Amino acid sequence: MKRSPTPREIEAVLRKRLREKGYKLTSQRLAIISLLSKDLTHPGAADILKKIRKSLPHVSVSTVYYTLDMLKREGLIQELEFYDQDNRYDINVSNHINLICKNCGKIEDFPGKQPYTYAQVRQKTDFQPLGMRYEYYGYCKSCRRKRAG
Amino acid sequence: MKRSPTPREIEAVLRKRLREKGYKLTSQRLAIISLLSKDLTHPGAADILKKIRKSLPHVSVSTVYYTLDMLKREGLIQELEFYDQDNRYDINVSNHINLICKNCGKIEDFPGKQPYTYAQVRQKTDFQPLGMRYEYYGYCKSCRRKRAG
DNA sequence: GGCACAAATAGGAATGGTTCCTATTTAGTC
DNA sequence: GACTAAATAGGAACCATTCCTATTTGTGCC
Repeated sequence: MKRSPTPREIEAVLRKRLREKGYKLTSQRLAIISLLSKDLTHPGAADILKKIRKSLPHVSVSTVYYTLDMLKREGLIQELEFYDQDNRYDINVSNHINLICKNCGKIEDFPGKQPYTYAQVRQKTDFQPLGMRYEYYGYCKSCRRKRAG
Repeated sequence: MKRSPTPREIEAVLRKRLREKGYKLTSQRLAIISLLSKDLTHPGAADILKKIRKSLPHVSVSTVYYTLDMLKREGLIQELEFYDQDNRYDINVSNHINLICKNCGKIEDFPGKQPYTYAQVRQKTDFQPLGMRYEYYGYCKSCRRKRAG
C-alpha cells in the first residue's frame, strides 16, 4: 500500500518542478506553494492572500492570481469553480468528488472513485473528455448538528 | 415507456405553477419560460436576453436575472455554473451529467445515471447532499472532426 | 561579492457578469 | 375603469478577476 506524500514532500516536488521549468523561486511563490501543500481545505484566492500576508505583508492581489494561474497552467494545482462561491485551489490534481457545505463552505473529498472513465464517456457519446468535476452540495456533519440544536 | 413532454407541455406546466403560486404572468416571464421550454442548449442570461428582445425589445437585464432567480427559487429551473463560462439555465431540474465542449461551448446531456445516490453519500460520509453537479470537459464530436481537418 | 537581464511583483485601473436601487408600469381583482 | 401590490426598466454599484506598467528581484555569470 502506497502512503500519501507528506506536505513537506509535496512542497519539495513543486519546488523541483518549478526550478526545472525555469521559474524563479520567489518568496511569494514559495509561500503560496507551502500554503497549498499544507492547507487541504481548497482555499480561495482571498484566503491565500490573507494567510501569506502574515509573513509577507506587501504581497499583491495580482501576484496571487498570477502565481495561481501559472501553477494551474503547469498542471501543479487544480482550479475549482463552485456554485455561489469564489474559485478555490487544490493541490490534488487527480480527479475526485467534492462535498461542498452550503452553510460553512467547507469542501471535503468524497472517498469514492470516478464513476465513468473518460474512455467510457468517449465510447458512449463520441465526446472526448479532458477533465471532469463532480460535486455534491448540501450540509456537512457539524453544520447539521448545529442546526439540530 | 413514458414519452418525454413536448415544449408546449413543459411551458403549460410552468404557467400553471406560476399562476398557482400567485406570480403575475407578465409578457417578459412568458417569453422567458417559452424560450427555456424550447431551447435545450442551456442558454445563458445574455443569450436569453438577446433572444427575447426579438419580440420584446425593451426587456432589461435586471428583469431577466430577477425572473431567472425567481424560477430557480421555485425549483422550476436549474442554474448551472461552469468553468470559464457564464452561468447557464436549464429547464431540466433532475440530476444529470453534462458534457461541455471547450471549443464551441456546446453542452450535451450524458445518457448515464447518477452514480452515487444522495443516500449513499450520506451513509458513507455523514454529509447530506441537496444538489449535485457532474460535468466532463473536453471536445465534442464535431469540434474534433474540424480539428482533424 | 557584484552585474546584467529577463522575469516577477506591487499597486492601481479596467473589466464584465451579476446584483442592487428606485421611479414607473402593469397584471390581477373587484 | 380604478386600486394595489408586484414587476419592470434603466442605470448605478459590486466585486472577483484580469490587465497595465514602472519598479524590484532571482538567477547565472564573472
